[in-house]
Amino acid sequence: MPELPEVETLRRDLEASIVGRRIEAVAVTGARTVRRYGLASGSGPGAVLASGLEGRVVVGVGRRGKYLLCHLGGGDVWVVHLGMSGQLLLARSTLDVEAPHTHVRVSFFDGAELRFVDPRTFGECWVTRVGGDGGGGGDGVPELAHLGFEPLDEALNPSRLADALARTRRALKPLLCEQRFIAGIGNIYSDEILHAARLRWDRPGSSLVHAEVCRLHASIVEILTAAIDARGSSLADSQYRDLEGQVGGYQLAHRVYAREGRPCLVCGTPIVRIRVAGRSSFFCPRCQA
DNA sequence: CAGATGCCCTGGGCGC
DNA sequence: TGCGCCCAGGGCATCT
Repeated sequence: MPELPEVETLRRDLEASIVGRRIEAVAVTGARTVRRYGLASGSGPGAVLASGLEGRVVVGVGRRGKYLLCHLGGGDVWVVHLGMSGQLLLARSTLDVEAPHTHVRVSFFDGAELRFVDPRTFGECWVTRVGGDGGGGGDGVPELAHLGFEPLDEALNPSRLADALARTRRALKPLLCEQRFIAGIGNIYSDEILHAARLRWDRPGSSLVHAEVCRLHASIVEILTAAIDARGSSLADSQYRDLEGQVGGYQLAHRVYAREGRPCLVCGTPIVRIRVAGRSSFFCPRCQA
């Protein structure tokens, strides 16, 4: 469930808390979390992650779409993806009680421990070397070169969005969730963005006129920025938590997501829920006509 | 080749 | 009380 606002909240907290710290030891107890290394024989894929992290200093924390990028001294990057139920929790001590479904523990020389917790195991992490030329859209991370626009980057303006939209007949809802098109938006924020932009979920990308593209771009920036300011959305089921285990606040500001049958906060019309590509979508049939 | 579909995975909620 | 079904969904493989 963590989308861009939740990952960005985590990035800012991590930047303030682990930059400058040196990693002492790494313990991997969930093999699926390091599945990108394959089912290596011998000491196992967990040992590959450990050898990439142990002894390294965290020199910066970045983000690309829904991926966290922990930059390490020497040039490598520890890439972390939370999937839908992943959490990164910072424990003051390695002795602190461990949450269920803790798959990776990264301890620092000062005694603190960063823990990757993920009940549904869609999340993963790995260490990779950033490419020299910076080609592609992955901020130099070769595995992320396929990612599309960074929504809050200056490079995404109405003109570029219009050009990209003009090239596809796909519906706006799946398009906003498509990481190759635009990175970081998922099921929750796509619904909130389309409501703010007063656009129907099934409008083909190429059907938007200029004013509508401008509304969509403005809504992307507005909704994601407001959600970051509120430290993300925590829902009842998947329980997004920040680095300190605290919930976010943006779920209180949702205008359509999970509000089926309740009145639209703009016009009072009951919010409608439909299934799009196997997933729930919420919209106002009047505002988004 | 663009676009659509299904699968992976597990905890929690709900109906019977 | 207990069992089983269904849902949540990001990313990728595999279809049309």
